Amino acid sequence: MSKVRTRYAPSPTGKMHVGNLRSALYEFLIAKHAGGDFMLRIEDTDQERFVEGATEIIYRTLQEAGLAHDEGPDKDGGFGPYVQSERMKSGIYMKYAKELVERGEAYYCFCDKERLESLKTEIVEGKEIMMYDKHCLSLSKEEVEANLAAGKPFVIRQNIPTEGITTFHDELYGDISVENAELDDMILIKSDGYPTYNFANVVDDHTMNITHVVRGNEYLSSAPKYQRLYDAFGWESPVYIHLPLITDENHKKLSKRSGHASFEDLLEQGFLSEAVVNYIALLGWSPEENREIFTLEELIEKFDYHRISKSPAVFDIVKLKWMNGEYLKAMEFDQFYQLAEPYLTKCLTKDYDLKKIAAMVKTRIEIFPDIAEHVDFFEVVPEYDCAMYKHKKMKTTPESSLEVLRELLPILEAQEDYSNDALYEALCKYVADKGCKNGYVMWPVRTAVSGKQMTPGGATELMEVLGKEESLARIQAAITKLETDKESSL
RNA sequence: GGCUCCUUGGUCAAGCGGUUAAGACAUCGCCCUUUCACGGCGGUAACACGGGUUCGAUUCCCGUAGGAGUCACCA
Repeated sequence: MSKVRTRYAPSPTGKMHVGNLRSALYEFLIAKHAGGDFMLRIEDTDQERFVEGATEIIYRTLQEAGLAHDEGPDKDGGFGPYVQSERMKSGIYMKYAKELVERGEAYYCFCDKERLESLKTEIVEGKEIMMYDKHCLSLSKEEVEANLAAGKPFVIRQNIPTEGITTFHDELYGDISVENAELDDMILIKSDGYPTYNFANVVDDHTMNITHVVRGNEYLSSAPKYQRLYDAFGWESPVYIHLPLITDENHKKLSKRSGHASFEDLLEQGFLSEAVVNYIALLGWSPEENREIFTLEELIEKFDYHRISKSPAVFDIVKLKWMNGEYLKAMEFDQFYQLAEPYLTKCLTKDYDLKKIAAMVKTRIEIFPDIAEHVDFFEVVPEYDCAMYKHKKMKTTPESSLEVLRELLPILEAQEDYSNDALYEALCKYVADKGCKNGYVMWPVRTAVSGKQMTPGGATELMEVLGKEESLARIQAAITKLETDKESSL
């Protein structure tokens, strides 16, 4: 059996959204699982849609996702060139198109825009439906020659019979048959001389020895035409694997145009590439074992494409966030700190021990930007309502809190050691002397130093970070606040 | 609209003729706790519908309905 070769063949027209990336991922996994090669080929046959810098995005995205290609424009594997516009210089597409013309499987078409326009009969959902009427198929060889000699613009169309049925086999969907009458004579070579994506694809996949054509489900309906091309050339068709679509929450296909998040957008939003890759691997595929967290290496090992599902999957950012959080929790602290630091310094200007804060926050966030809302109070105590001192379970009230804080102030002033352990011990001693529950004093202290309903740590942990001076100032301020609040309510 | 594909909880999904129909996210409750979170335990929640085939259908077949994709000198 020949070596498995897959390819990712994007067109450089913008960012890569998760649907694009998942195609690349599965192509990569299918190849690697079988010990084969994964190739990158740039499909830039549409000069009009070409976007400056888009090729770089593709390289960058693949690299960030860890999908190293074995062959590509930057890595010759003997099947180059790997960019279609360069490939075209050899005249390869025209050569093959002419071959089809000679076999009667394709023909020159000189119809102009106006004539084509007149063929558009039906309008469905704002889209004009048109099927070419094979007008130019009837042109004699002499007429074609004459037109060509006269420099008349032309395209080359695939000649599909008006009768019969075309069947192709997909590994996931099985045999799919379509009436030939349903198939349009699609254009192979455009009037600018460039091949269409469809044609270039078939020619390239064959000449580059691609064994498994893995692509999105949106190509399912044009697959019969591809099949006819392979058959027309007498080429053995590749193994087709059409991937189920990834959709948004409205069950609509993800697309660049609708502004759906690209992979790089997700990274900017604070997601880890590993988490994103892990998550999208599971959108449309499931492993044999009941497990969800996989490294890329593990995915390669486990990925059996027969377990790819057929129905579309909704991209659920909530679950992605959860998974990202799992990666954060499992991450080595040093690495976590390195990544978290920019987010910490962005919202903290005071001279706190950022490592301690990072440690506190590590298990509480799902994505890095979550950090901001967890640590903002270190910078400045927010405005808060004294009602926050009331806690049913802790049995605290604003009044009891005031009392506790007043009694505690001298103790905390006398306290030299402001480490978490020492402070905790000191507070517990006070609790023991008073004969109350821990929470009865911890709650008001925590509230006083943070001014927040929830914080990434307990009272003493926060004080350790804040330091003696700041802690005392905050408690003093809280006492004043409670006092004035009490008076105003009288 | 034609054609093609799809259809298990809100979402991702296991299941491949006989199961109390897994698991995860989300959600809800309880426990733990120096608040929240983490963690632990538990709950709510699904085989679109109608016919067959079969001793027996979530599973196989056919319809119906719903959804999606596609119908370019775009990829």
